[in-house]
Amino acid sequence: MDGMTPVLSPNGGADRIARPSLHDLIVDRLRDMIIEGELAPGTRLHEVQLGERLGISRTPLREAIKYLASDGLVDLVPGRGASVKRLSRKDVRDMLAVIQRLEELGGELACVNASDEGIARVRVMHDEMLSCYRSKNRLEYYKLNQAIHSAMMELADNETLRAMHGRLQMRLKRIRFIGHEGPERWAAAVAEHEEMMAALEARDSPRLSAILGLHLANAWTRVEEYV
Amino acid sequence: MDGMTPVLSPNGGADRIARPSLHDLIVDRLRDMIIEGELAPGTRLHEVQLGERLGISRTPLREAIKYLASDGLVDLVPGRGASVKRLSRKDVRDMLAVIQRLEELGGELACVNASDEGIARVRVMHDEMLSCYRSKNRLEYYKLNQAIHSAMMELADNETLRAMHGRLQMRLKRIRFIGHEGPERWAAAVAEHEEMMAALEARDSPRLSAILGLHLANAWTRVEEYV
DNA sequence: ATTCTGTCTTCTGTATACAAAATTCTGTAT
DNA sequence: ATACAGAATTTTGTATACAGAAGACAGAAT
Repeated sequence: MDGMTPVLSPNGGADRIARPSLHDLIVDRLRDMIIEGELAPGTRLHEVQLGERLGISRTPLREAIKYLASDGLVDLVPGRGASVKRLSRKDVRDMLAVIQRLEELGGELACVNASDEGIARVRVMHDEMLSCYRSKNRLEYYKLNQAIHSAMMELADNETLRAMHGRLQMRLKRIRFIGHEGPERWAAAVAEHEEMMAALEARDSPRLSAILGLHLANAWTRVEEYV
Repeated sequence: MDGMTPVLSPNGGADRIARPSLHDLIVDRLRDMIIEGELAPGTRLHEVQLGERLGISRTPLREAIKYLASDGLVDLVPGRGASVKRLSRKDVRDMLAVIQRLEELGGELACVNASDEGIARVRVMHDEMLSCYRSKNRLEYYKLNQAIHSAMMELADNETLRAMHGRLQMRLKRIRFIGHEGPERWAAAVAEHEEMMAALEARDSPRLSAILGLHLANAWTRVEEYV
């Protein structure tokens, strides 16, 4: 994951060296705390207490919380502060349904817009992921898996798509990681990735779209029982 | 548009009287100012000056800006404050490509999940819109048009889909309104809406999905020259 | 015993003040 | 005249202080 908060200004300011602002640091930190479950769903975000814990004052913390609220990671109740959003089973299913369509679109666009170098980069990640699979390194496998999906969406060259996909993927991060699928399901997922890679390299748009859709549809059955 | 910031707590708190917080007021106000062009793309958001203009202090204003930044309406450059996001031609095209897929998905889900009452409500709006078309009331037509699309997404009963669609529709609001299409294009759009309505009432999922997709694809040709 | 009410505490909402960074302006040197 | 350097000003970033709700608790009344 590249992190949602851009470190370099998107485009306008050439290649500005952006020393991460405290704001970005806090946003990323809070996001991690939520995603990794350090802040459990439903937890109230006490401004003073949390501020002390992070060693910052309330003002930037509040701003970061507002940012995350717009991201959908926390609920903002007017007089009562913020709390970590709870995800129901249905929420997860709904998110997967949307991300599925986004990836299908991304796959189609990637076949058209990707550069050969871009595809090659994904191939490298894919091969690394395979070696993690063979050595049963779940954590690295998982990270590369996410990175591959993100990279594919990047190849689509559609900023809106990339942003929305990234946001959803982030929110699903915690859920997906829980899904400790058995060996046969894992093997199936890997096979799907093989097919994805082949379709991308062949720039076979319908095939890539289809396999991405299938992959995401299967994702639900993989995590279903753990939600 | 129903406004992205919920005035009533989503569900949990029964019918809570939610006196809109200053935060929400500012967010909505700024959003309107941006959408209606009062704050032109590229405009720097001077905190002091803007705060005086709105009669508020910097703190809640900054929080609101952070919120909108996460929404993608403003760019946040670390040491240099915020500015209204510029939309390039490509940005608009990309956004339309994404919203197209979202509406296709929404259409499919709506055919399955919608209640008969829900469909009836859309029918009412549709008929109202037709009468606006006949009386050439562009503004009302446009508003109802948006409301219909939003309502359809609501019928899909997928919160993530609704939120993402709403966000994109909001960002496209200004662009779309500019598109003063000629009579023949307008007629075509109305015909598409007729078909959409028929497909929805027949709960013909593939047909609704297809016509929604076509409608959005045409939307680009309608606004293309004005971006 | 229970419920209502009033007070007290705690937390959020907002404003202001101070510090640091960035931009602009000005003066000087080439 | 132009370019560079340095100071002054403006603007953002952060902290703190105060005000106003919301929630908790205790006491009184039924």
